[in-house]
Amino acid sequence: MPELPEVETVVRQIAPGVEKRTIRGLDLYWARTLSGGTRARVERAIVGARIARSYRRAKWIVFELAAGRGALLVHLRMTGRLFVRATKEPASDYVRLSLALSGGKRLDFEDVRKFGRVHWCADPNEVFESLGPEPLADDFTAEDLHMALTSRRRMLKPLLLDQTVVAGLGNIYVDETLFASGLHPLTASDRLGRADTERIHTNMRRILARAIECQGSSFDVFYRTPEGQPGRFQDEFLAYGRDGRPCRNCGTELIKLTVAQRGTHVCPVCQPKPRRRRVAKKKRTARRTDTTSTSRP
DNA sequence: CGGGTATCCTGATAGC
DNA sequence: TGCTATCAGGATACCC
Ligand SMILES: [Zn+2]
Repeated sequence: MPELPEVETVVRQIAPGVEKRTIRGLDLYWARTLSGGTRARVERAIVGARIARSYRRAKWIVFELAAGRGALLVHLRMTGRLFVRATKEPASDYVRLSLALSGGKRLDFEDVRKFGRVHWCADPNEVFESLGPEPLADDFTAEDLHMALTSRRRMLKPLLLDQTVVAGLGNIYVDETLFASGLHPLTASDRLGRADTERIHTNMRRILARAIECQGSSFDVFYRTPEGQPGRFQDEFLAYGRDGRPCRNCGTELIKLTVAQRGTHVCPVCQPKPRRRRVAKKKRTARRTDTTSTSRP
């Protein structure tokens, strides 16, 4: 469900409901949802702690606790959701963890597929160390991106999905960015020129910013804002989920590929396969003597 | 190092 | 209609 724009929306909407409240208790309904310590250890750290502030880093939602009690980091993965409810409201389906809060509220973490995590840590930097830059940060330049992409040879799409390179993109926004940039997802990253990386940088930031304005993208039951509304950016998709439909740019039918085990939507005309080689082929088969060859298409 | 695959889970829906 | 196969906004641990 959640990529940078959805997570940003969740943080903005959830913040007023939790900041300045004190955690009174922890209810855990799926053990593996909680990480970063045993339940007892985490409970000892957070119960009685006040939530000082909340913010987003990459796809993490961060609840910073006051008085050196560490932080709770929430990752929604595929189907996670957060809602603030009144204590007396009945529990909804798929609640995996719930924090009792002061003021008669609670914070529910729901997650159909159970991939999401609520992670406690003494210092969030432990987790953030391995993350790349925020794509919307003022100091994230096209030059930074150029270096990050061209300093190694990787397939372009998996590289953009790699959170250590740029933090926050997922399958939707990578497909949209590549379409807008006219680049094939299998392009070898070290073959990108300045003009290419410049376009990726510009388009990525424009698309993410616009998607935040739209409060993210919804196209099934999973992603809802904490206020319960679907996002609106799906109405502006040019690539994601549009396979079999005409390209908005040239009219050609979009196709769907699989890249890095992810559904990948491309216009075969606007995003031509790189002429040269794509990413390193493994050139096994030292020499074919052809003695055993049978069928050869 | 880079890329492919399996794994964690459940439910919606496409296809027969 | 009913059953089964496929797929899903993520990330990571292995294997070659
Ligand atoms: Zn096109």
